[in-house]
Amino acid sequence: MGRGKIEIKRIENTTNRQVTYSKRRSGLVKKAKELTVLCDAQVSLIMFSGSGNLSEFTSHSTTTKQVYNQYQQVTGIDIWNSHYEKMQEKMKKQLEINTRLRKQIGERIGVESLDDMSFNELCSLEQDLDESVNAVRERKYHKIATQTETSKKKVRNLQETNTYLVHELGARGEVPYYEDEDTVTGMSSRGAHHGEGHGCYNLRLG
Amino acid sequence: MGRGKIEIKRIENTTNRQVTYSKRRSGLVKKAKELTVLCDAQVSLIMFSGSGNLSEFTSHSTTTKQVYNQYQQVTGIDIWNSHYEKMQEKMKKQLEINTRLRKQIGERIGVESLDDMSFNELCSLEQDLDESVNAVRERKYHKIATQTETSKKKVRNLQETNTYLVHELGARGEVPYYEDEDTVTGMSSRGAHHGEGHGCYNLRLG
DNA sequence: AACTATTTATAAGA
DNA sequence: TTCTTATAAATAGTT
Repeated sequence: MGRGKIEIKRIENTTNRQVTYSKRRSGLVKKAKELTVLCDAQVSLIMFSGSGNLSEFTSHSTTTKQVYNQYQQVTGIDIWNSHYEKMQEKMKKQLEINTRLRKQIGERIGVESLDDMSFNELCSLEQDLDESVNAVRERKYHKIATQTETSKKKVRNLQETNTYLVHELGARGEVPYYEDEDTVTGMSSRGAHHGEGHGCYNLRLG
Repeated sequence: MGRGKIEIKRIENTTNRQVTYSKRRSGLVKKAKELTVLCDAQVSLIMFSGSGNLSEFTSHSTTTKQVYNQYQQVTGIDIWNSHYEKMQEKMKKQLEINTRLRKQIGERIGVESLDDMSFNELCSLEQDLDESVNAVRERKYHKIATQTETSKKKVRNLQETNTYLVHELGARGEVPYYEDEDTVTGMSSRGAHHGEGHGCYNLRLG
């Protein structure tokens, strides 16, 4: 559309190219504007000349941002990604701090983290942890204590057996002598639980 | 450019509007493409019809994202801001969690503070506490297990003593009979640990 | 989706 | 750059 028909390929003459860019750019913007008005459309038009000059057109009552938000929604393309990544780095740091704080709570407070806390804070935290740990610890302790009790009973039973055997020996004129070193667990209550019905060891001598 | 001149204002007839949109849209894309080829320019053209249909054109060898990165550089307008804000909200939440964690360290963990926490936070806290309990529990368990082991050793020693005594009795022509019901803890490994060097009971006969 | 009369865009020149 | 203008291209209304 001009004095002569032109081939659609890069205009080599720089001046000519710039002139054409200028003319066609305004023509494009004009048509874009007409489209938005005539057809009630949203348009975002961004143009960079070969030398990097920016021109833009955005339909009335919309911003480039809005158009691109919509663009992203429709396409699913995440054009924000590069920026997002920067934010994510910051976020990562926050999460690291978060993790460290959790560790301060979750693990024993090591010497390295003690630097940040006052003596009172430490005492308070120690108490807090102790209290919260308590319920679980109680249960576990109880369970193990029960197992220990079972062991104690066996010890008692065996001791009774021993006593019996020793007695048998003594009845035959022998006098065996024990030196019982067991004073730690207070298990030396020989014979205290006679008849509790717990198992004795089978001893069969051929 | 047509059979008649038209006024540039919204076309009220829907069908007509859609037809015109379709025609002009392709015209616009064509011209945009010509611009990029003729003038070596970068163009991003995004169009939404009144019914929300997306059409786009981006100059060859560039992406929409690239154009918008460049756009932002030139304009200084932060079109990423909305996304940034969302990230900042997340960040804010992280900071709040951090603050709360710090409080948990500084103050005691009371029931009242649990009210303010979300389910996830509670789960997280529960896990934290569990982990913190773990170290203590491990130690406690180990301690008690050691005690249990001591008991077991005593059992073994007593069994050895028994065996010895029974042997003594047997040497004197007696055959005592025991019924051992103990099959629960598998401690009836008589003599299996002979000579382990752990404390034995002194047995002095006559 | 095609046609075409007409308007509009623009290439080349000033 | 801007104006001019001959001409190419786009398209409104029609079929």
